[in-house]
Amino acid sequence: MLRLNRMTDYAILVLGVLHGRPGQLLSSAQIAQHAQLTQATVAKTIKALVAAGLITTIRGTKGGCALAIPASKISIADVIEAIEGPIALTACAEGADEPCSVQQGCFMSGSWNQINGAIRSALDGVSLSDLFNPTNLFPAALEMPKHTETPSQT
Amino acid sequence: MLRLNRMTDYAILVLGVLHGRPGQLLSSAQIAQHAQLTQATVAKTIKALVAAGLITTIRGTKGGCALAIPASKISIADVIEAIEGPIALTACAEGADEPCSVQQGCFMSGSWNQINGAIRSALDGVSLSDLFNPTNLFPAALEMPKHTETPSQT
DNA sequence: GTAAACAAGACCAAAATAGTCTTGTTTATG
DNA sequence: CATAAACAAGACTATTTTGGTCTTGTTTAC
Repeated sequence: MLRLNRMTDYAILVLGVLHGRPGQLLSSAQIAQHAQLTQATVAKTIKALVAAGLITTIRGTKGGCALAIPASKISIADVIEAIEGPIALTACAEGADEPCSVQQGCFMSGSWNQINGAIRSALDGVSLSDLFNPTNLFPAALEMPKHTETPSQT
Repeated sequence: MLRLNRMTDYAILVLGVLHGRPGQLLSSAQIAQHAQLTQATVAKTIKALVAAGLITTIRGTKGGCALAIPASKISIADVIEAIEGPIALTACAEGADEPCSVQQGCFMSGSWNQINGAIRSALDGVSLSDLFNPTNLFPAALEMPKHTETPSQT
């Protein structure tokens, strides 16, 4: 199905919540509430987003999270890579840890790199603010971004 | 990682074997041998490829498989869809069986459809013959196309 | 009628993913 | 300085998905 995994979905939700409240410092519990997720899951998501430099956190009693950079500067590709690692359809592509076993004879690698590049640029071309943009259409949606799943009640 | 699953990889291998032997009718056992897979796995792959109309089969003692249409007419997207179903990053995209729970409020769906479209056209733009093309570089490779994994010895 | 091949689906195993829990560290506040 | 609220990190478990095998059935050449 070539779909992104659920954690990536969650990450986009979390970023959406933060994006909808610029300047505010939100605790993971607050984010969890807005995103309809458990705090634990949000914390896990946050960890990856912090590691990728997409959000910043402040520790301690009055701590919380906020976007590290404006949503317009964050591409879908950034989010996917933050959660899922490098974007590549094949195991034996460029930055692979598992180099193609028939490496010097792999007659396909060139084409795959090209395909991966095309996909990457498609994902790179859309920023989070593009994704969240239609505010004009559904202003209320930004108040409580919600996507497909309704987890923690599986 | 956004990678395609192994069955899709196998499908490309199988198609590569058939492509390398135009006009020949190959049994699944023969294909399995050339592709370094087990017959059972090849049979499973073949089933999906037949269902998608990419290869044709003839039953009976002298039966076997062959490409139903020239490799140049088969895109990577066709293969992926044959094995993994519709190409869509999100569960709540166009042909989804699981419509977005906040459907009429889902402020993202439009963008996602656009992203999915871009990815699809990237995958549609490369045919199997493009993928197998560099025959000039490695003519021998067509004799036994092989990719990353060396399965059935996991 | 027998054997070689495809056909289909049930079923089991393995791997990846999701989700939870525990423990630790930081820091504002009374 | 003790406490509570928050992030941090990672171990662990459960679930889901994927991969692979097996069995049974059908078709057809000889």
